[in-house]
Amino acid sequence: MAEQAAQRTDDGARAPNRRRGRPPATDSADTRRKIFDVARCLFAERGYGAVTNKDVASAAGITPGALYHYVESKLDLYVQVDVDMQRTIYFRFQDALASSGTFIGKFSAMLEAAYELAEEDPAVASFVGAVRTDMRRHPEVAERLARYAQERDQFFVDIVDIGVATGEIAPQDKPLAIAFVRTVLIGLTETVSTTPGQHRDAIDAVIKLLRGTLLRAPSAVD
Amino acid sequence: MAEQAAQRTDDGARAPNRRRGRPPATDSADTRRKIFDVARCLFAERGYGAVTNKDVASAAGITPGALYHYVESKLDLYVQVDVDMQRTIYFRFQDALASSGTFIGKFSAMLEAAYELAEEDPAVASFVGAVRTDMRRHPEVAERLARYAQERDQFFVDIVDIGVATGEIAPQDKPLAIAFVRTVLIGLTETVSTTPGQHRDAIDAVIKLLRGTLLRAPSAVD
Amino acid sequence: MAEQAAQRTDDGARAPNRRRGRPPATDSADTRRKIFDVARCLFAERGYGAVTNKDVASAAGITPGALYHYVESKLDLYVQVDVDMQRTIYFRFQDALASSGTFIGKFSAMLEAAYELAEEDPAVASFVGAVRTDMRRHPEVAERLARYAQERDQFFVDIVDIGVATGEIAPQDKPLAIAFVRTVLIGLTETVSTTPGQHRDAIDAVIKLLRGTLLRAPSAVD
Amino acid sequence: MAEQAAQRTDDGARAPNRRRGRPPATDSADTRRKIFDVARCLFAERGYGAVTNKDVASAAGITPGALYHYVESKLDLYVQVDVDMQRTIYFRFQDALASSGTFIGKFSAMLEAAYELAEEDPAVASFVGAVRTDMRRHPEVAERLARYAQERDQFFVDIVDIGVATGEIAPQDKPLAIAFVRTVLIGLTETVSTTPGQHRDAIDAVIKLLRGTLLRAPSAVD
DNA sequence: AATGAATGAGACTTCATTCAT
DNA sequence: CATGAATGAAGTCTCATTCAT
Repeated sequence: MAEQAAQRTDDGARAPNRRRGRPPATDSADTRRKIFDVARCLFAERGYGAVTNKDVASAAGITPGALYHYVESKLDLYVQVDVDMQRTIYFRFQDALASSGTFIGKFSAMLEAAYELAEEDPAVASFVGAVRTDMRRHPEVAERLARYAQERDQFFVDIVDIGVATGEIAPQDKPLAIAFVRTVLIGLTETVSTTPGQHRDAIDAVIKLLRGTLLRAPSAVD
Repeated sequence: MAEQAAQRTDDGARAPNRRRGRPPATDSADTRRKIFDVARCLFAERGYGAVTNKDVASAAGITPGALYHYVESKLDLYVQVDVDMQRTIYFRFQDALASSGTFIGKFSAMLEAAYELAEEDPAVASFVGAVRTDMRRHPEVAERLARYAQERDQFFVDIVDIGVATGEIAPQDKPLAIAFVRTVLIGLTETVSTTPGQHRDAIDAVIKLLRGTLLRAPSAVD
Repeated sequence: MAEQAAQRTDDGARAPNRRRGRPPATDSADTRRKIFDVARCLFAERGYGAVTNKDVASAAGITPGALYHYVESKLDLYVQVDVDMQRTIYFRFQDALASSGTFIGKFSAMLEAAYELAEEDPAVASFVGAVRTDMRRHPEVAERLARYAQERDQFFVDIVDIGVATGEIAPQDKPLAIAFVRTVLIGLTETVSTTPGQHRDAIDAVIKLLRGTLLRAPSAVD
Repeated sequence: MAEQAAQRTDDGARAPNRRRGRPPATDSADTRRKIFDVARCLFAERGYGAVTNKDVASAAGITPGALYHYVESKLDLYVQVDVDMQRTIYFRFQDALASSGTFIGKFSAMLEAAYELAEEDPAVASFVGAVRTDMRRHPEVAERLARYAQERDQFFVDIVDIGVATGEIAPQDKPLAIAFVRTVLIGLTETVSTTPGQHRDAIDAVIKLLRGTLLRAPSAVD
């Protein structure tokens, strides 16, 4: 009714009737980074299906339509985030594995690398966990990410092979060892997501167990 | 079977609308069981968000509207399925834990119980994994299932307490052991969902490791 | 907070917050007929691309979502309307062609049939014109309707074949005659759409011309 | 033409953002012509509604925003293309009509002119057909092009008037003749769009029919 | 107890248009 | 003159839910 001046400068809400067109002083690179950052967090927290374009857009400070300047679709955004992630993890693990020549050494290094990554950016670990689930739940995601899944598993096979070579693992126990490594690493991504406080404990436990210093014989039997 | 007479009594047209209302000779209890069975499987496979009422209804041989005779909402269905599941698992674990007096014994029994459950009905294990994810992704689910999550964790605390009592676990390692048990059990639910073939291997690996028979010292150091 | 009573009962506008669920006393068959009727008219007037689901739905007295109880997609609706139309026209033309044994007779009968159809339901003729255009403009439409287009043309070939058999048309003029028949019938569908008042005139003109009674030699040459 | 030198002067990386602002050595008139050329083709093929600004822009080698330096809106572009077209056709028809003093002569000349135009630039003929449809489908187009439609029809009236003057057409047949001319010319634009191979045949057929050499009496009656 | 018509909210996506640079 | 980031409206379609029958 009144002359509608002063675009609501007094509260936190973004002015809803901004004029159309390009807003002043935007930096494409910033926006892009923002989008991918918030997308990683949101997908990590809620998964592919439960995150809407509107969620991503408003967290990045733009409108849903504007997303399409940066990605071709929501699926595309998800895939790109995953590829980034994959690359980061790959190099970290690569480095970690170089630091030792034994199974225990390499596995421990891998766990430490995972821990450090999770500390630096909790979304990384959560996202990895989310991807596994999203691939099961959304065929379109599975289709696009199929090749990366294999790549991931190769790490586990590789370090177990070392263990067999050093004599730490009996050849016939190879499948068991692979399954163990896989289960622990997957379990840890879930631990990060659900009870981050226990992440360090879980890793320490695994390392101690591998070294035989977590458990002793019971003092009394049943 | 029966005489199935008089489907179309008076004209040639395919009777397009079966008599409305309750079809004769359906058994409410059967339908209810069917609904919960298919719901468990579907939720286990695809999660809360990706399963529609139509999916559940048509898999159960009814229409979406009819679901509302049995549950108040999709969320309610999910919760009820989870409660059933929870109960089943609870009693199994309860039994398993009674069979031994040591941490290793109880933990091994728990893993075996988990394995047997997964063999009998793979949807059980998958569902448990799905619930953890769905609680993170859907606040409304988290709200309703919060109390059960605590209950689950109590098992882990209990068996570790036994380990401390028997001297298998040093008191200061208690948090580590709890985190380990938790991580392994969670990892196993994911293993069932993604690579069921490795489920047995993973369990055997954990048991061997606990007993100290999975790993030996490396023959050469770096 | 307050008890949120009184759903606005006092004004003439369709209550915008009607309670959800099935409205009383609806008849599925009526609604279906309504949808197809209004769809035919709207598609005829504005074509596939310019008609929205909302247009169709609100003209049929329902909401856009409800359309999906009757058709699988907008494209599906369009195709079904076209199939209906095709069938109607086919039988009419079939009958018309039976009434005479000469090219002129059959062609005239065809024109009369087209006229009657257009009189009975102007949307029929317009729709036929619209389809031709929509097939050019929307590949998805073309793909679904490809087979019908051929069927349509067969009529033109058939009556010209008769003309050749009766000696009305010289064999070498066959392609010309086919092109003429095609062009006139297509021109007429456009005439109906743009200047319905001239439809009868255009048909009479063609018939007179075929009979040689429209034109005479000029009284003076240039 | 010009020397086009120095694309990337100082570094090896593919320059990802060309210098913003006006690229050197582009010719506004060239760009303008390009825009109108591609617009004519695209509108002719797919119509007003199905052509996007992006389609036009990228076919013209620019970005959508740049279109707005040449036209005020998509509608404006369409209108301008139509005005160009109108002018071209007008002069051609004007010339054609001057070549003869009889209805048959003028009509034949008009058909030949239409044929030549379509041969020179098939987009012209298609566009004319498209406009008729787009006027029906998009009110905003109809509003802007209304006056031109009348102009077009005047040609038909004019040549029929000649026919009446020369005695070729009986005065009372005037409306029939006008409707016929209109229907044939419209039918031909559609023929060009859908079956260009039959365009020549259709024109020859009409001319032969006007001259009374297409049809003979049937050798046998039914 | 069950059907199936219908709603309304909301999802992803496209697009004409605007404007700082 | 041109780019490209951004908007906001609109479009197609899905889905949990309601309810007359």
